[in-house]
Amino acid sequence: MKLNTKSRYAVMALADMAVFSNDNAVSLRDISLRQGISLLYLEQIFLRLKKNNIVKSVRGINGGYILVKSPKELKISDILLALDQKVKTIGCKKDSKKSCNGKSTKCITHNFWDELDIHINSFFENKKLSDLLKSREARI
Amino acid sequence: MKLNTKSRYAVMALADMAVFSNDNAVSLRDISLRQGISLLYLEQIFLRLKKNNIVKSVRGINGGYILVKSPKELKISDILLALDQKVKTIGCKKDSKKSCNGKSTKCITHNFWDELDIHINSFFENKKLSDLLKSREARI
DNA sequence: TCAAAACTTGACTATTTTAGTCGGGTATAT
DNA sequence: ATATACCCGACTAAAATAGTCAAGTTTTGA
Repeated sequence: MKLNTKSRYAVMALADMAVFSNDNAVSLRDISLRQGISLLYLEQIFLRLKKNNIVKSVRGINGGYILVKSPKELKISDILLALDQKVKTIGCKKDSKKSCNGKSTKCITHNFWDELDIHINSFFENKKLSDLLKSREARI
Repeated sequence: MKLNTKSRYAVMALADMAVFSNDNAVSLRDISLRQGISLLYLEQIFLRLKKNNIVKSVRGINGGYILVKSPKELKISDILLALDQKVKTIGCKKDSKKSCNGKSTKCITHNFWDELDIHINSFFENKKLSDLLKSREARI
């Protein structure tokens, strides 16, 4: 059970932007160098972040990306959502004959998986990008 | 981010045993039929559960498996551990030059992933197999 | 004006993981 | 004996992951 690199890199890259942007656009090239993430891969990730209105782009020389919301307002769950990374543990098929109706013996564990999903997703819901930076400063 | 079927099936199968065993060994065949999990796959899963002392086996006709601990004492984290399913979100390489020393700009998000791991693992640490059955009874 | 920097986008691919299956065992109750 | 059930290593098809590649378009500074 692990997060994929797309999601991890997205969070890392956005945290990087929050730290290093001074109201300027941040180029993917810079993020790539600082965070050690492939530029081509970052492009793919930022395409989705842009489509989901997490960042906006500035083209041309001195261009780059800008956070749409402030780090204080940007929930981690928004980032994961942009990369299709909702947590989903369960496999009960809705269409099967023996489907999950709350009584079937098949679903002894159903509620448990639901609780797990909620437990994890609430973590991401309650964390803002700015929360990550705080713990960074505390460490330096 | 999702749990694999091995872990899910293991929890389902053990919950099934807790419900349907009456101090008898429960055969994989029965679990397979009740839970709709491939018998061959269950064998593979129970091999590991046995090696990790979660269940013990009874061979021969009328044989099957028996829970080593009572459902009240069996933590979900024990089950996942038996199937190598510790949650691990992070990718900071220990051996890299730019490694994570708590200062590097590379690791802005390091603490965050640690927190996430703890958040999820504590959920599994605090849940017992018997907790799953309770919510089942409440539902019926 | 024109070249370089930077974003845009779809398609492609190698590797790894997942989710099983297969085959050939061994033990034991009846 | 023989059917039932556990035992165990090896194998594999399919999906997901983690990228790369190619071929652009846009903007701006010199």
